[in-house]
Amino acid sequence: MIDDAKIKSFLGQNGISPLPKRVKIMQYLIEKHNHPTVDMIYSELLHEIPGLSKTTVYNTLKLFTSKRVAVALNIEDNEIRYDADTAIHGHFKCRVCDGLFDFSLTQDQLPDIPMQGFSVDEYHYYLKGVCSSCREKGLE
Amino acid sequence: MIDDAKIKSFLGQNGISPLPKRVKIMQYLIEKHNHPTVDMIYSELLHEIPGLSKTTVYNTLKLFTSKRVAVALNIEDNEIRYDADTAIHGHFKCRVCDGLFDFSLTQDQLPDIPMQGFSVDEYHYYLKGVCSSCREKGLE
DNA sequence: TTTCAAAATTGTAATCATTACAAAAATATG
DNA sequence: CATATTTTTGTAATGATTACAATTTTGAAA
Repeated sequence: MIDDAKIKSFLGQNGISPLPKRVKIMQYLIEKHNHPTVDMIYSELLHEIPGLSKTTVYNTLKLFTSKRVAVALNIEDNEIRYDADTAIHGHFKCRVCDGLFDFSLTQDQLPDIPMQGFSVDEYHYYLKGVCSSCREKGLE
Repeated sequence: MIDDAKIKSFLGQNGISPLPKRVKIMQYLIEKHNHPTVDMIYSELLHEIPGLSKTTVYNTLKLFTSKRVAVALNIEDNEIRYDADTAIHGHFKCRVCDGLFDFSLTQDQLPDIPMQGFSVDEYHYYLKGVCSSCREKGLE
């Protein structure tokens, strides 16, 4: 369990008023680090925050990504996943079990953009294939 | 203008019956190489193929990606873009003008996945930021 | 060429994630 | 405490994608 006060000050430092629901949502992202969809966050936090609205989850995540305390992952065709880990790292999507895995990656392992005058805010490195567990089971 | 016969044989070699609409859609992807959405393909080809249905465009692109003669790009939040260039290359999304740019990249510039037993089918390297043109105009 | 089964296409309706928006509630400030 | 500002809510709208049954086209056998 992560200290509430830490999350509050973290949000505050990033220009986000640390309202209770925002703190809970950030806490969920950090603790679960499961790349959840809006719906996952909403339905799981509903137990803890009665009366939570899905719109609030959408609003909060939009705020988080605009303030860069979370990153939106567009690796899926039909939904956005969110990650509170804003440091550079890679993602692997298994096309059999649909699992999404992190793997570590440093900035200097990634090629820089070979185009003059472009500025880069976000680096996304996504791999797709079959994870070891599914391969062992002979699913391919 | 690319030779129809070449596209037909290319599709055939990849297990796709080279029906007229499929040939046109593949031709569009190759010639325009503009990372179109389904809607762009549909509305532009409608002039050339009267009676074309949007469902056919969806079906065809699903077939193309499953046969790996095209790749789906999930760099946008709300829509899928398609690319007939299945060779490894990078994409840059400008968050000011929404432009999508290709840049070249070789397989060996990309770090391999450091996870034992995983097999990789697709490599996606997406950068987001501001393109040189928007930066020159002082939009940021 | 004709016939016919299989495959493809169409058009409409359904689905589902996301956004818009106005009203209500919570928060912060003096 | 009073009030202006921000946030949240709930519902309705939007828009991309999919489901599906009916129709059309294709391709191969006779």
